[in-house]
Amino acid sequence: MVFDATDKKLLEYLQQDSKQTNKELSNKLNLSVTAVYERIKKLEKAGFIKGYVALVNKQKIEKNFIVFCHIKLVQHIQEYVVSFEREVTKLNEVLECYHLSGDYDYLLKVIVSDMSAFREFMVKKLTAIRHIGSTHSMFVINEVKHTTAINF
Amino acid sequence: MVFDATDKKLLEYLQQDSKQTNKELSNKLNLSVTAVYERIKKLEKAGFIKGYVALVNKQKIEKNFIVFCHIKLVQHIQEYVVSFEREVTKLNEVLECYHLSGDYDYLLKVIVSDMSAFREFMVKKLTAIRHIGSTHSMFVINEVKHTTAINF
DNA sequence: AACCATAATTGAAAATTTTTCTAAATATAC
DNA sequence: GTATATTTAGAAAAATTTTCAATTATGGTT
Repeated sequence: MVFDATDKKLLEYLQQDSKQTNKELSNKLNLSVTAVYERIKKLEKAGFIKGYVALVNKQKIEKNFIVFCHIKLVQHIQEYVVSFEREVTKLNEVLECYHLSGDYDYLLKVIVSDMSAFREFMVKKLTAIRHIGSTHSMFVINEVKHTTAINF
Repeated sequence: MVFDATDKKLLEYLQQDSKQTNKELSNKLNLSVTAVYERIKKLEKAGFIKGYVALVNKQKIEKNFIVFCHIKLVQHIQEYVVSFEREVTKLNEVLECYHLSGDYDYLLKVIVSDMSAFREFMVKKLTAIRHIGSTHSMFVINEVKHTTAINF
């Protein structure tokens, strides 16, 4: 499959606003509506586009308390890794989880309503997962930048 | 503005897939197409929905090298903070930037193609920003979980 | 340079979806 | 219980997506 500069621009536009009509996109890309349509279908089929989502305003739904949690497993063995990753993925307060190099094994991005909700999450859900050795929480004072659009 | 359980469900569905038709949503919510339409417009106007975007597959576009960078400013004074935040926001490798509590001042989520691109970013762009005291990079070995959908 | 095969693009028509509109139903306040 | 506002529904209109056949461009071969 060929992936040219027009596809690149198209992906950039769709990452900014996926509700644009093909007509609007066709103007920006100097193409016909059908050409835009075919390119989008091609990008979807080829797996360049994972999906289309609505982004909600965290403030509006009282989920504006962000915490990054470092987690170290008691022992970094296959069994514990698989088990921990399966369990942590289930927690809907955890939007992101990364296996990291460095002092700690994992970094979690947790979103809750406030500190008391975080305490609940920590005590009842996170530390309920087995094989966790230690945790270290960093509280977000301000979200300076947040985008889902990846530049090429 | 009233925000009921149906609105909540609607936002959940739209966070999973914003390309669903109002007809599909009306079936899931046991409403008419118009009722769904009006609710979506209401949620958009009230600011619950920030926007609609396409999510691209990082692997496909060779931007699959994720690094979290801790940054400490030389001095945490108003002038340095404003200047740093303005400059770091401009960098398109930085998808997210958080002002944190704790040992370090900021946490950056950086996405590049590989280690050599990260070196370029570090030397030419990030450390070119003034007022940075020290940095500490953590490399992502594996993205265990990543979602944009916030649960209620 | 002419030719062929393949892929991309176009414009028009068809199908679907969104949006508007009016009226009925439901809820809310007095 | 009545009045007022809000929500919902169904039908019609407007806009958009999707399909299709024809045209144009592209790359490789002779």
